[in-house]
Amino acid sequence: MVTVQVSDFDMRKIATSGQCFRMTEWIARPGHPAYFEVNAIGKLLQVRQEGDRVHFFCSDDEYETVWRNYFDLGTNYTQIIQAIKRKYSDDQFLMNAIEYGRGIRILRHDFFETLISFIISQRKNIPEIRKCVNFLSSKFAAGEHPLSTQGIGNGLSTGSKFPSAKQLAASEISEIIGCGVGYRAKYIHEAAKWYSEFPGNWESELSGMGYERAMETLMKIYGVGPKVANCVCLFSLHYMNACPVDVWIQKVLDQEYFGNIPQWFSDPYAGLIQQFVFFYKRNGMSTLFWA
DNA sequence: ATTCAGGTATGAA
DNA sequence: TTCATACCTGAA
Repeated sequence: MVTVQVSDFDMRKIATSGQCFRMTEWIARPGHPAYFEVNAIGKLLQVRQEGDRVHFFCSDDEYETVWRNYFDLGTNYTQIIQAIKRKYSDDQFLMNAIEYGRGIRILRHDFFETLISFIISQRKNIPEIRKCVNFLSSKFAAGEHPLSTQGIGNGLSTGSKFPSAKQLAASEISEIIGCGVGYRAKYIHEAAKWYSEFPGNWESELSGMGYERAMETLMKIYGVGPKVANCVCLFSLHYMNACPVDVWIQKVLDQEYFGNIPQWFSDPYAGLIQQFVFFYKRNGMSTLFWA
Protein backbone atom coordinates (compact mmCIF):
# COMPACT_ATOMS: atom_id res chain seq x y z
CA MET A 1 0.00 0.00 0.00
CA VAL A 2 1.14 3.53 -0.76
CA THR A 3 -0.04 6.47 1.30
CA VAL A 4 0.35 9.99 -0.02
CA GLN A 5 -0.72 13.36 1.25
CA VAL A 6 -2.39 15.53 -1.36
CA SER A 7 -4.46 18.67 -1.37
CA ASP A 8 -7.34 19.24 -3.75
CA PHE A 9 -8.04 15.55 -4.09
CA ASP A 10 -11.47 14.13 -3.31
CA MET A 11 -11.92 10.54 -4.36
CA ARG A 12 -15.71 10.61 -4.10
CA LYS A 13 -16.04 13.71 -6.23
CA ILE A 14 -13.63 12.32 -8.79
CA ALA A 15 -15.55 9.05 -8.95
CA THR A 16 -18.84 10.85 -9.53
CA SER A 17 -17.56 13.63 -11.75
CA GLY A 18 -18.44 11.71 -14.89
CA GLN A 19 -15.01 11.55 -16.50
CA CYS A 20 -15.02 7.79 -16.55
CA PHE A 21 -17.59 5.17 -15.77
CA ARG A 22 -15.88 2.42 -13.88
CA MET A 23 -15.08 3.88 -10.49
CA THR A 24 -17.28 2.45 -7.78
CA GLU A 25 -17.67 3.24 -4.13
CA TRP A 26 -18.00 0.30 -1.79
CA ILE A 27 -18.77 0.09 1.87
CA ALA A 28 -16.67 -2.75 3.28
CA ARG A 29 -18.63 -2.99 6.47
CA PRO A 30 -21.15 -0.60 7.97
CA GLY A 31 -19.37 1.99 10.04
CA HIS A 32 -16.06 1.44 8.26
CA PRO A 33 -14.63 4.00 5.85
CA ALA A 34 -15.70 3.55 2.27
CA TYR A 35 -13.25 2.52 -0.38
CA PHE A 36 -13.25 2.98 -4.10
CA GLU A 37 -12.53 0.51 -6.82
CA VAL A 38 -10.97 1.98 -9.92
CA ASN A 39 -11.01 -0.07 -13.12
CA ALA A 40 -8.88 1.89 -15.56
CA ILE A 41 -6.06 1.70 -18.08
CA GLY A 42 -6.10 -2.05 -17.96
CA LYS A 43 -5.72 -2.25 -14.19
CA LEU A 44 -7.77 -2.56 -11.07
CA LEU A 45 -7.03 -0.53 -7.97
CA GLN A 46 -8.56 0.10 -4.59
CA VAL A 47 -8.30 3.51 -3.00
CA ARG A 48 -9.27 4.79 0.42
CA GLN A 49 -9.14 8.38 1.51
CA GLU A 50 -8.92 9.78 5.02
CA GLY A 51 -8.80 13.55 4.90
CA ASP A 52 -5.85 14.61 2.80
CA ARG A 53 -4.21 11.20 3.16
CA VAL A 54 -4.91 8.83 0.31
CA HIS A 55 -4.14 5.12 0.38
CA PHE A 56 -3.46 3.40 -2.89
CA PHE A 57 -3.55 -0.38 -2.59
CA CYS A 58 -0.70 -1.16 -4.94
CA SER A 59 3.11 -1.33 -4.96
CA ASP A 60 5.33 1.74 -4.79
CA ASP A 61 6.41 1.00 -8.30
CA GLU A 62 2.87 0.79 -9.67
CA TYR A 63 1.92 4.00 -7.90
CA GLU A 64 4.87 5.88 -9.36
CA THR A 65 4.60 4.56 -12.87
CA VAL A 66 0.83 4.38 -13.25
CA TRP A 67 -1.50 5.96 -10.73
CA ARG A 68 0.39 9.14 -9.92
CA ASN A 69 0.10 10.11 -13.54
CA TYR A 70 -3.46 8.82 -13.93
CA PHE A 71 -4.76 10.99 -11.08
CA ASP A 72 -2.61 13.93 -12.20
CA LEU A 73 -0.94 14.10 -8.81
CA GLY A 74 2.10 15.89 -10.15
CA THR A 75 0.03 18.98 -10.86
CA ASN A 76 -0.52 21.63 -8.22
CA TYR A 77 -4.28 22.19 -8.33
CA THR A 78 -4.25 24.46 -5.32
CA GLN A 79 -2.15 26.95 -7.21
CA ILE A 80 -4.21 26.69 -10.38
CA ILE A 81 -7.45 27.21 -8.48
CA GLN A 82 -6.08 30.24 -6.65
CA ALA A 83 -5.16 31.82 -9.95
CA ILE A 84 -8.58 31.10 -11.41
CA LYS A 85 -10.32 32.58 -8.39
CA ARG A 86 -8.30 35.76 -8.65
CA LYS A 87 -8.98 36.05 -12.36
CA TYR A 88 -12.77 35.70 -12.20
CA SER A 89 -13.43 36.97 -8.69
CA ASP A 90 -16.44 38.99 -9.82
CA ASP A 91 -18.20 35.83 -11.05
CA GLN A 92 -20.04 34.75 -7.91
CA PHE A 93 -21.60 31.68 -9.50
CA LEU A 94 -18.15 30.43 -10.49
CA MET A 95 -16.75 31.09 -7.02
CA ASN A 96 -19.55 28.96 -5.53
CA ALA A 97 -19.00 26.22 -8.08
CA ILE A 98 -15.28 26.05 -7.40
CA GLU A 99 -15.77 25.74 -3.65
CA TYR A 100 -18.38 23.04 -4.18
CA GLY A 101 -16.37 21.05 -6.72
CA ARG A 102 -12.89 21.41 -5.23
CA GLY A 103 -11.14 18.06 -5.08
CA ILE A 104 -12.00 17.05 -8.61
CA ARG A 105 -8.97 16.44 -10.77
CA ILE A 106 -8.70 15.94 -14.50
CA LEU A 107 -7.71 12.33 -15.07
CA ARG A 108 -5.51 10.97 -17.81
CA HIS A 109 -7.85 8.26 -18.81
CA ASP A 110 -7.24 5.59 -21.42
CA PHE A 111 -7.76 7.07 -24.88
CA PHE A 112 -9.74 4.33 -26.58
CA GLU A 113 -11.95 3.65 -23.58
CA THR A 114 -12.70 7.35 -23.25
CA LEU A 115 -13.60 7.61 -26.91
CA ILE A 116 -15.98 4.66 -26.81
CA SER A 117 -17.45 5.61 -23.42
CA PHE A 118 -18.44 9.04 -24.64
CA ILE A 119 -19.76 7.74 -27.94
CA ILE A 120 -22.01 5.59 -25.78
CA SER A 121 -22.93 8.53 -23.57
CA GLN A 122 -25.08 10.27 -26.18
CA ARG A 123 -28.74 10.32 -25.18
CA LYS A 124 -28.06 8.09 -22.19
CA ASN A 125 -28.05 8.69 -18.48
CA ILE A 126 -25.04 7.82 -16.37
CA PRO A 127 -26.26 4.50 -14.90
CA GLU A 128 -27.01 3.37 -18.46
CA ILE A 129 -23.57 4.39 -19.67
CA ARG A 130 -21.94 2.51 -16.81
CA LYS A 131 -24.00 -0.55 -17.61
CA CYS A 132 -22.97 -0.50 -21.28
CA VAL A 133 -19.28 -0.01 -20.54
CA ASN A 134 -19.32 -2.86 -18.05
CA PHE A 135 -21.29 -5.06 -20.40
CA LEU A 136 -18.82 -4.47 -23.23
CA SER A 137 -15.93 -5.20 -20.90
CA SER A 138 -17.25 -8.42 -19.47
CA LYS A 139 -18.45 -9.68 -22.84
CA PHE A 140 -15.21 -9.18 -24.72
CA ALA A 141 -13.01 -10.18 -21.80
CA ALA A 142 -14.69 -13.57 -21.56
CA GLY A 143 -11.98 -16.20 -21.65
CA GLU A 144 -9.25 -13.73 -20.81
CA HIS A 145 -7.37 -13.55 -17.57
CA PRO A 146 -9.42 -11.28 -15.28
CA LEU A 147 -7.96 -8.19 -13.66
CA SER A 148 -7.44 -8.57 -9.98
CA THR A 149 -6.19 -6.56 -7.07
CA GLN A 150 -5.36 -7.25 -3.49
CA GLY A 151 -8.47 -5.94 -1.80
CA ILE A 152 -8.84 -4.17 1.49
CA GLY A 153 -9.25 -6.66 4.30
CA ASN A 154 -7.45 -9.36 2.28
CA GLY A 155 -10.31 -9.86 -0.14
CA LEU A 156 -9.28 -10.46 -3.72
CA SER A 157 -11.23 -8.32 -6.09
CA THR A 158 -11.61 -9.00 -9.80
CA GLY A 159 -12.80 -7.18 -12.87
CA SER A 160 -12.47 -7.17 -16.63
CA LYS A 161 -10.44 -5.02 -18.93
CA PHE A 162 -12.08 -2.73 -21.43
CA PRO A 163 -11.94 -4.39 -24.87
CA SER A 164 -9.19 -3.45 -27.26
CA ALA A 165 -9.90 -1.63 -30.51
CA LYS A 166 -8.86 -4.74 -32.42
CA GLN A 167 -11.37 -6.86 -30.56
CA LEU A 168 -14.20 -4.46 -31.26
CA ALA A 169 -13.17 -3.91 -34.86
CA ALA A 170 -13.14 -7.65 -35.45
CA SER A 171 -16.51 -8.21 -33.80
CA GLU A 172 -19.93 -8.24 -35.44
CA ILE A 173 -22.13 -5.18 -35.03
CA SER A 174 -24.77 -7.47 -33.55
CA GLU A 175 -22.42 -8.42 -30.74
CA ILE A 176 -21.91 -4.78 -29.90
CA ILE A 177 -25.63 -4.06 -30.07
CA GLY A 178 -26.05 -6.92 -27.62
CA CYS A 179 -24.36 -4.75 -25.01
CA GLY A 180 -27.29 -2.36 -24.98
CA VAL A 181 -25.74 0.44 -26.99
CA GLY A 182 -28.42 0.51 -29.67
CA TYR A 183 -27.78 2.69 -32.70
CA ARG A 184 -24.35 3.65 -31.31
CA ALA A 185 -23.02 0.19 -32.22
CA LYS A 186 -22.06 1.26 -35.73
CA TYR A 187 -20.29 4.32 -34.33
CA ILE A 188 -18.35 2.11 -31.94
CA HIS A 189 -17.42 -0.28 -34.69
CA GLU A 190 -16.24 2.53 -36.96
CA ALA A 191 -14.23 4.14 -34.16
CA ALA A 192 -12.61 0.80 -33.37
CA LYS A 193 -11.59 0.37 -37.00
CA TRP A 194 -10.34 3.94 -37.19
CA TYR A 195 -8.17 3.36 -34.13
CA SER A 196 -6.86 -0.11 -34.86
CA GLU A 197 -6.08 0.51 -38.53
CA PHE A 198 -3.84 3.49 -37.86
CA PRO A 199 -0.21 2.43 -38.28
CA GLY A 200 1.13 4.90 -35.73
CA ASN A 201 0.06 5.88 -32.25
CA TRP A 202 -3.09 8.01 -32.18
CA GLU A 203 -2.55 9.18 -28.61
CA SER A 204 0.83 10.71 -29.28
CA GLU A 205 -0.25 12.16 -32.62
CA LEU A 206 -3.33 13.79 -31.12
CA SER A 207 -1.45 15.00 -28.06
CA GLY A 208 1.15 16.60 -30.24
CA MET A 209 -1.00 18.33 -32.85
CA GLY A 210 -2.65 20.82 -30.51
CA TYR A 211 -6.24 21.18 -29.36
CA GLU A 212 -7.78 22.64 -32.52
CA ARG A 213 -6.38 20.02 -34.85
CA ALA A 214 -7.10 17.22 -32.41
CA MET A 215 -10.75 18.30 -32.36
CA GLU A 216 -10.89 18.37 -36.15
CA THR A 217 -9.33 14.94 -36.39
CA LEU A 218 -11.59 13.36 -33.78
CA MET A 219 -14.75 14.80 -35.33
CA LYS A 220 -14.01 13.00 -38.58
CA ILE A 221 -14.92 9.78 -36.78
CA TYR A 222 -18.48 8.71 -37.55
CA GLY A 223 -20.57 9.38 -34.46
CA VAL A 224 -18.15 11.81 -32.87
CA GLY A 225 -19.29 15.42 -32.66
CA PRO A 226 -18.05 18.40 -30.67
CA LYS A 227 -19.22 17.16 -27.27
CA VAL A 228 -17.61 13.74 -27.48
CA ALA A 229 -14.44 15.13 -29.08
CA ASN A 230 -14.10 17.67 -26.28
CA CYS A 231 -14.53 14.99 -23.64
CA VAL A 232 -11.78 12.93 -25.24
CA CYS A 233 -9.54 15.99 -25.50
CA LEU A 234 -10.06 16.83 -21.84
CA PHE A 235 -10.30 13.52 -20.01
CA SER A 236 -7.80 11.57 -22.01
CA LEU A 237 -5.49 13.86 -24.00
CA HIS A 238 -5.42 16.32 -21.11
CA TYR A 239 -6.08 19.44 -23.14
CA MET A 240 -7.12 21.48 -20.12
CA ASN A 241 -8.69 24.16 -22.29
CA ALA A 242 -11.15 21.69 -23.85
CA CYS A 243 -14.61 22.60 -22.59
CA PRO A 244 -17.39 20.11 -23.38
CA VAL A 245 -20.87 21.62 -23.51
CA ASP A 246 -23.49 19.11 -22.46
CA VAL A 247 -27.05 19.66 -21.27
CA TRP A 248 -25.85 20.67 -17.81
CA ILE A 249 -23.39 23.24 -19.02
CA GLN A 250 -26.03 24.48 -21.44
CA LYS A 251 -28.37 24.92 -18.45
CA VAL A 252 -25.67 26.95 -16.75
CA LEU A 253 -25.27 29.18 -19.80
CA ASP A 254 -29.04 29.70 -20.03
CA GLN A 255 -29.84 30.09 -16.36
CA GLU A 256 -26.73 31.56 -14.77
CA TYR A 257 -25.27 33.59 -17.61
CA PHE A 258 -28.53 34.43 -19.39
CA GLY A 259 -27.45 32.89 -22.66
CA ASN A 260 -24.06 34.58 -22.73
CA ILE A 261 -20.71 32.86 -22.89
CA PRO A 262 -18.83 33.45 -19.62
CA GLN A 263 -15.26 34.73 -19.68
CA TRP A 264 -13.79 31.56 -18.24
CA PHE A 265 -14.87 29.57 -21.30
CA SER A 266 -11.71 30.62 -23.10
CA ASP A 267 -9.40 30.13 -20.12
CA PRO A 268 -6.42 27.76 -20.54
CA TYR A 269 -8.05 25.74 -17.74
CA ALA A 270 -11.61 25.99 -19.06
CA GLY A 271 -11.95 22.22 -18.90
CA LEU A 272 -11.14 22.05 -15.21
CA ILE A 273 -13.46 24.97 -14.53
CA GLN A 274 -16.16 23.23 -16.56
CA GLN A 275 -15.84 20.19 -14.30
CA PHE A 276 -16.45 22.29 -11.17
CA VAL A 277 -19.40 24.03 -12.79
CA PHE A 278 -20.86 20.79 -14.12
CA PHE A 279 -20.55 19.10 -10.73
CA TYR A 280 -22.08 22.06 -8.90
CA LYS A 281 -25.00 22.44 -11.28
CA ARG A 282 -25.70 18.73 -11.28
CA ASN A 283 -25.29 17.95 -7.59
CA GLY A 284 -25.12 21.12 -5.60
CA MET A 285 -28.04 23.25 -6.63
CA SER A 286 -31.69 22.74 -5.80
CA THR A 287 -33.77 22.78 -8.94
CA LEU A 288 -36.71 24.02 -6.86
CA PHE A 289 -34.95 27.33 -6.61
CA TRP A 290 -36.09 28.86 -9.84
CA ALA A 291 -38.78 26.40 -10.87
C1' DA B 1 -48.67 5.51 -23.00
C1' DT B 2 -45.33 9.14 -23.21
C1' DT B 3 -41.20 11.29 -22.19
C1' DC B 4 -36.51 11.64 -21.26
C1' DA B 5 -31.48 10.64 -20.84
C1' DG B 6 -24.17 14.04 -20.41
C1' DG B 7 -25.46 14.00 -29.00
C1' DT B 8 -24.88 13.30 -33.76
C1' DA B 9 -25.96 12.61 -38.74
C1' DT B 10 -28.78 14.09 -42.12
C1' DG B 11 -31.46 16.90 -45.07
C1' DA B 12 -34.06 21.23 -45.76
C1' DA B 13 -34.52 26.18 -45.42
C1' DT C 1 -24.83 28.47 -41.53
C1' DT C 2 -28.59 27.35 -38.72
C1' DC C 3 -32.62 24.42 -37.61
C1' DA C 4 -35.68 20.36 -37.07
C1' DT C 5 -35.96 15.48 -36.76
C1' DA C 6 -34.88 10.51 -36.21
C1' DC C 7 -32.35 7.44 -33.60
C1' DC C 8 -31.74 2.15 -29.80
C1' DT C 9 -33.14 1.31 -25.27
C1' DG C 10 -34.57 1.14 -20.53
C1' DA C 11 -36.50 3.56 -16.72
C1' DA C 12 -39.80 6.84 -14.52
